[in-house]
Amino acid sequence: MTQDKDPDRAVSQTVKALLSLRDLILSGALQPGERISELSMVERTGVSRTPVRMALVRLEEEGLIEAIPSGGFAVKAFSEADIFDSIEVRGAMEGLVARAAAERGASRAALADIKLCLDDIDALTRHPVLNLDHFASYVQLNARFHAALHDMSGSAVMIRQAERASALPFASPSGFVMAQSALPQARTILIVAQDQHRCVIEAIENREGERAESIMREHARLARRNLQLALGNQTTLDLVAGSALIRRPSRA
Amino acid sequence: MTQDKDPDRAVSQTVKALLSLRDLILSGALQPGERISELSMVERTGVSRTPVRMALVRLEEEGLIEAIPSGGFAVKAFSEADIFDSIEVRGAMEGLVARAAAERGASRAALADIKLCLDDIDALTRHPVLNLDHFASYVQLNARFHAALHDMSGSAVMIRQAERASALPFASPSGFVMAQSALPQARTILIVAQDQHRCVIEAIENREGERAESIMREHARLARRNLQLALGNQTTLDLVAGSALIRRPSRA
DNA sequence: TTTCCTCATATTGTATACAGGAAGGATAGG
DNA sequence: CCTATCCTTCCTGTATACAATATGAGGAAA
Repeated sequence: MTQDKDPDRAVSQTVKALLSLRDLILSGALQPGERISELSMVERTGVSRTPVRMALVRLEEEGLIEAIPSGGFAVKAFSEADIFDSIEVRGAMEGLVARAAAERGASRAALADIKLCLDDIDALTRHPVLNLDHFASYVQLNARFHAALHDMSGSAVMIRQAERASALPFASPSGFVMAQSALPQARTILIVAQDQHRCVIEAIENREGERAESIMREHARLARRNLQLALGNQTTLDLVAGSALIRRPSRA
Repeated sequence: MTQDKDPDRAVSQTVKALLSLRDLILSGALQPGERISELSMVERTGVSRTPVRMALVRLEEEGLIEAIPSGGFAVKAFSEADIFDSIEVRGAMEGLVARAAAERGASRAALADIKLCLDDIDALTRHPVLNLDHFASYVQLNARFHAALHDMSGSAVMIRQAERASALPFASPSGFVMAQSALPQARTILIVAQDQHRCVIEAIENREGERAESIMREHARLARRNLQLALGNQTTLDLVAGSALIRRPSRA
């Protein structure tokens, strides 16, 4: 009901290529730095070169791959600092949308809607013990919250930019949630994050722009802390989509 | 010396199409809302459909055109509010890079380099009377300053995002400079802008992150004021690239 | 006169052919 | 044994052909 499930029909070849390629890259099937052969992708995705090429252009804009001067594209590698900065950028953009929502005022309907989302998250975190399904649900709800927050800015330009910043590699609001799930502090982190959710909505309701902005920036820094925790051990790292693209600074 | 001038040789067809299409759109040759016929673009640009299509995808990412649900692309229209928000987004990103530069520290070489740029701008503004050539030079120098500022963040991710934000329609740091030139306050605006340039570099040198960020945000708001002035009368509006895409909210 | 349906046309999305050039290996020379 | 050069192979960028579908005009019916 949410979207078309059929993977073959009613989906453009370009979209199919885009999803396949993104999966291939994030799963680590393609080595960072390695040139992406278009013909190989034709074989692997089952679509012809034209849509593959379209998808490559979009993935370049997304930041997952980069153009090679002599032609073609290569998978990017990401340092811990790169990911930190991506999250910081996302925090800045979400801070901006939150401030805009607060200063310009959010509609009663939007506030009511996002509070329902918050209630759902509360219901989730009330469980004394959280399993993988719970975390998967949280990822969904969290995405819903962030999308709704963006919408509350009321600005198409800001919404677009916030979405684009969130689509940066490893910058997604839920990027490290699944990794959290293996951590002992998992529940604590979720509770803190949810408190920030509540606070930013309160700030928006009270028209406190500065406060709303700084909360969202801090909220992004919570993701950075998750990243640090996730990078700490291999078990959690394996739960991060695209972990094969992360180059550790040292091999000590 | 700055870049390849030859429009025919040694430039890929895709780049040629990209530049041609952007010009066509900004010049107002294509009506906002109107579907962009690929075949027409083939005729007008002299390249085949494939590179035209590539260029269209990139222009969509840039935000100048949007996909039509039934296929193809249409030129976007921009309200005054859209442009305000684009500039605000750019200000937020440049605020972020300035803060990063301040907090992480800029190299002596980078500081020396950007100060040379500032000196050049000072030399320009010292002229008692400014003609169109002066403003054109300012546009160049201003672009150089902003690019150098982005670089000072030292973060490839932030540089990239700052450039992308600056590439949003009408969000360029120099977007309304040429329009200024026809205004009586032109020189004043330039002097104020240049003072902000000096101040932000001082803040970065002194490691004052918060100050550097707020200066760049305010610097962007100066562009917003220029926009308001430019929208005020037709003479100045005509100097704005892409003015045909701006839809006035009312025709009073 | 207005609305709906049908059909011809035009346009996009996709596949594929072709040419120029880059990457890598093998071979010959130092 | 190392290095430089040439050659083969593969790959990308571009053009174009083809099919499915959207668009718009024109006519018929209410």
